[in-house]
Amino acid sequence: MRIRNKNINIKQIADSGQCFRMNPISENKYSLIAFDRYIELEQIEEDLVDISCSEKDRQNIWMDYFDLYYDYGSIVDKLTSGSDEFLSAAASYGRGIRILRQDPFEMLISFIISQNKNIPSIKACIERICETYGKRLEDNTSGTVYYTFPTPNILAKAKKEDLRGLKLGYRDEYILEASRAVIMGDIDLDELKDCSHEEAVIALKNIKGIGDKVANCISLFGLHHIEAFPIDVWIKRVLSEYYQDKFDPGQYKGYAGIVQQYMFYYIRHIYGV
DNA sequence: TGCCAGGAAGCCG
DNA sequence: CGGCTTCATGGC
Repeated sequence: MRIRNKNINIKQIADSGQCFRMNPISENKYSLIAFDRYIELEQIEEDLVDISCSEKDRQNIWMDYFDLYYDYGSIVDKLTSGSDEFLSAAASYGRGIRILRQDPFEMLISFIISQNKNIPSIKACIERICETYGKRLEDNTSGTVYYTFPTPNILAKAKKEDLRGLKLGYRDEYILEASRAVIMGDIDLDELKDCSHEEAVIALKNIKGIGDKVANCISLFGLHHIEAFPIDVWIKRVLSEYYQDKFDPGQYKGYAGIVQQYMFYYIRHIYGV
């Protein structure tokens, strides 16, 4: 099945640091594991992507997952025609990025793991968790064996010693506590989708191991509060080098998270990461 | 070897 | 509040 959109580039999305289970398998082709499913994505043309799925799944799952009912083009146009030179270049360079609507629990755990780690290391940790606690499934079409991201129930019941073997470092305790908070109802991720970004951040920061940056990432990538503006080492670099620490995300009210993604993707390109 | 990675907690002033 | 230190682990 195919998706045509002026602002969808699989490579850019895969390298934008928001998802950790989308990986290259060949030229212009990526695999993705999400919602217990495995698909392959191919960039056919600049504005055309092929998804290995049924028409039904395309409509019911992936159109929403890739946020295809939102107009990213108008934001790119606004930024590229604006007076902010860095953002203009960043939006032009990353015009194919979209904010995926990923599973909230997966994002909760993934971004707890992310602290003080680089992206390849985060991916490796997540794969070990999935191989140990997820379901082993096989894709009918390609025959690929893959592992789903575990449920809160399974992860909350994990043994401390077993988790430690996955080389998560000091984060293993955080993961256990966060999973328990979800199954105990101390935090309701679906409910946080409906409340404001600010309320979501406050609730998330009550969990040990979640500070301001991780809370903003979960809010942006897991709850789809696109006004979130996570500030990590790369964004700090941007704000310091190009804005003398005077950047105000409030200028981009309602979609600062998209602006943040263009910045993140572009500054890493400049540094050659 | 020391330094860094999509940081946060704990402590101190 | 703001600054400093410590926290596992892997890669360079």
